[in-house]
Amino acid sequence: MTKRQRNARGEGGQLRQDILGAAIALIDRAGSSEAVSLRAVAKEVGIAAPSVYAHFPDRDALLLAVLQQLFDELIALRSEAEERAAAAGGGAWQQLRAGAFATVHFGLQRPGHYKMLYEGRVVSGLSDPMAAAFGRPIQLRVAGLIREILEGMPERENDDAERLALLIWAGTHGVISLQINKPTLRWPKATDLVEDLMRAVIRPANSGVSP
Amino acid sequence: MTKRQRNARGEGGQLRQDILGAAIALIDRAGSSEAVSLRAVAKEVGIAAPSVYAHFPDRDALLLAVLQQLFDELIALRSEAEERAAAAGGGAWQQLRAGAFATVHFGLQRPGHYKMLYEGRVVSGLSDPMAAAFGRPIQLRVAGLIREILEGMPERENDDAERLALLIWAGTHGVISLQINKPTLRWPKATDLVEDLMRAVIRPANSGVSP
DNA sequence: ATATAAACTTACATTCGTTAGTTTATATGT
DNA sequence: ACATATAAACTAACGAATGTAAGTTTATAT
Repeated sequence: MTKRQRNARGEGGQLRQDILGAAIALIDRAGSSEAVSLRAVAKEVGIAAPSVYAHFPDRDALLLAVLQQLFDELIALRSEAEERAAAAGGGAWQQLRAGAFATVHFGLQRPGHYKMLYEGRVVSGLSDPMAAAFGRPIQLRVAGLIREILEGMPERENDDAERLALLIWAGTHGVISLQINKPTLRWPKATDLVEDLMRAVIRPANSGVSP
Repeated sequence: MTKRQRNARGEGGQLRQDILGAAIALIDRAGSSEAVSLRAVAKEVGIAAPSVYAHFPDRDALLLAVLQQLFDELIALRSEAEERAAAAGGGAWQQLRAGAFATVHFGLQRPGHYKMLYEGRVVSGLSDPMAAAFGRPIQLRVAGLIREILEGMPERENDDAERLALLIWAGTHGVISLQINKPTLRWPKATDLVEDLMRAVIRPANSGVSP
């Protein structure tokens, strides 16, 4: 907004972070990555539009960096939530639930960011495999936790954990996505819906709460 | 594309349908409603861009009409599928499943259209309540079928059908949306996933197939 | 003092929604 | 059969926004 003071000799890289932050702020405010025009980003940071090119080769590169950072943030939020659940004595089930709830909160509080991560054909030049790879760690973590849960359930020991992880992912995403995109419907608490779906899919025996 | 022959006196309205169809075709090809520029639509139909204004007051009105038509198509597809299931002797459960499968096919075969219906903040000036109202009939129908199913299950007779409908909607949408937006992942058959989720949520006793 | 990193100004070529005014074909009245 | 009113479409153009290229200025570290 205001004129930005010039960075020192070696610290031109500081601006890179500010540009990234501005792009992320714009997406959050507008609810969509289309709001990221180089001119809008530049104005937000307080620089001239072409100065962005000193730090990103083109607009797609900027959006790709945003995507990466947002995935990192979501992964960090999930990990923290899981660790809190574990620290409180929670087992695999409680950790899985905590991670899912963290995603729900992320999605509902920052719908523009969530849509970019999971509803995005955002970066035109970006091969989808790359975008999919960003989210892969979450998928693996969920499948691992589910495997752990299944091991405590003799009658389902050889269920396919990967498949159950997919079902839970789909259910969680469905709740978040619908609530974001149809906000005027009367929605029950999203976390309750997600927990219902997770219980229905997994049926954890020792879930700590009700059977 | 080629020069279009002029419509007769009273039949200017024919062009309206062609414009609608062109917009729908563009969305299908590009996978997003951003592809609907008045110039692109006009070229597709074979007219000049401003001629669109004879039939739609502005771009948003065109997109709104597209939205309406696509919802109508989806509703029709669902109804046909349900009727086929009923004609084959299927009960409420089989009809519910057939409707869900029809939506899955619609979504995977026409991802751009599906995204417009369920992931769209498409029409900037369109109040969301209106867009939500377009999809309302499906929601009501699903809840009705679920109520019917629950009535055949004494032990769950007073479960909340509206809530179960929401869970199934979310699950179905989640499967479709994720498969659309992360197409490079290895996806099991989408209908199988949806059926798993529906069974997990409803646990129909007499589902006709396995318990 | 000077080399250079950091950022600027200017501008080009597209694309877009939309407005204004104009042309052309068709149906109708005589 | 012919003139005419009008529906149906056209051409031209404006103003705004966009990604990006080219060349220039300015502050800082050596």
